[in-house]
Amino acid sequence: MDSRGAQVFYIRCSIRYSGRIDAELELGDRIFIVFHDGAAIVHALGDGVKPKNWMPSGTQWKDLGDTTKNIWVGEHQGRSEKLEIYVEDVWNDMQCFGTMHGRLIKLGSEREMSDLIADDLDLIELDLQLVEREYRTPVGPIDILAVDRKGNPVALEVKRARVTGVEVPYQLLRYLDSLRSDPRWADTEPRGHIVAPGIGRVCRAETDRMGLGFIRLDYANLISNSP
Amino acid sequence: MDSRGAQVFYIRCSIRYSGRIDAELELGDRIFIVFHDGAAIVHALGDGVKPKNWMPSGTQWKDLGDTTKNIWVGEHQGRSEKLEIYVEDVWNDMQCFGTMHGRLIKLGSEREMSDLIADDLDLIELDLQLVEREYRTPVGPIDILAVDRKGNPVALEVKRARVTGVEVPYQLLRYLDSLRSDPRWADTEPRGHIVAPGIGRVCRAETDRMGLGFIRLDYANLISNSP
DNA sequence: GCAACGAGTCGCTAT
DNA sequence: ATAGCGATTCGTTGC
Repeated sequence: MDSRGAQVFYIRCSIRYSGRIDAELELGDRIFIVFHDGAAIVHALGDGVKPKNWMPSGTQWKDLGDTTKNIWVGEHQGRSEKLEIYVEDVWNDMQCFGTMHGRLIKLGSEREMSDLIADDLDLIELDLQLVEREYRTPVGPIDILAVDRKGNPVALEVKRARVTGVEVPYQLLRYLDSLRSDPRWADTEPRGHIVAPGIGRVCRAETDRMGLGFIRLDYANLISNSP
Repeated sequence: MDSRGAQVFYIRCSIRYSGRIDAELELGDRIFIVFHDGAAIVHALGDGVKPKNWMPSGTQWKDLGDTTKNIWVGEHQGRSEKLEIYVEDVWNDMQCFGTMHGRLIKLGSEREMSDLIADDLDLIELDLQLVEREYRTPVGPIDILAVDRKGNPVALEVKRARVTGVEVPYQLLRYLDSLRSDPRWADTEPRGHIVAPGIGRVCRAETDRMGLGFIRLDYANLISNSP
């Protein structure tokens, strides 16, 4: 049986991290979780969802939970990262052993939205024909590449959420430039659309200025229009 | 006194999230933490550092920890997000109340690296003079803008980690294009450098092709050279 | 191994 | 509110 575990400590501690940066977490009350694969997280009590400190899978722990020692140390040699936990008090702890590990299923990812669009390109323009998903260019993959009736390539950049960053139209423009210098598309006029449920003002302005299109599409609507 | 709290549960549950996407976490053994501000995280036992599900600060919880109810629900109205926890077993739980909340201090952020470079531009080129930090262009801020002896602007894009993405040289190129059409820099020849501890092969090729520079600088070395 | 990119990204700063 | 961007980003997929 696939048995996994974790240890949860509620402690007063200060912490030093060294590795990709150096960090010091001053003395305070924290929840500290170490998983059986060596991964660990440190949470303060109510300051959002992000941990204050953490260590990746593969970390090796020494003196963990040993109340006679006042420094617990985790080291990850491959990455040369180190977390030193200076323990002042162990308020509480909890051992977790588990045998059931159901999977996480997500609906509404960008990939899925892209699937639905590729299956029904009429949503974008009439008479488009699919060429390839994740069409490779030297500067990255085009989500959906199609051709219109005249044989001109049409690149679609699909986003699951409202787009605001200007890097999105720039990214699409790079793909089009790449197609323009691709012998396979010699003597054609590549076009491109951003496909997303919404777009920010600045991003829209850039999109227009570059001659790109924006098509408003929402995952929920795609689903309800789906056969 | 600033008292904060959290509740930690070790439970067998399945979970449904709806909001920005729809997700289902199948039945399994999980660590579930709710903080006093409503934020919550759900962790499986050892599958890396990222939570399987979470809710942001401001979430309102109903029937939390009530073992007579088998559905605990958190809702965030502002964001219309909802997390439903179908509880099969409560293996363990832990109440955490804390009064000490030391701060997190980080050394080695990009901003700090940028500070050190701005203080000693000789690290980049001789005879550079600082013009401005975070110099505003219509397409985003330039980390460090300087001028060389001839009065030509030199833009620096600082990264604290090795750069691999091609968007970095493209971003810098956009900044330079912006300077070229900026009346303040009329009749000058803007140049630019990426400053980072390392660079990927593809990224380097693009950087060279665009006529940009790359300068290898490491936070640790900056510190040790610092007075 | 590197590279490119999405993410329910989060969280911060400045307009 | 919006925008821009860093992050000890993490995690996945493809080459």
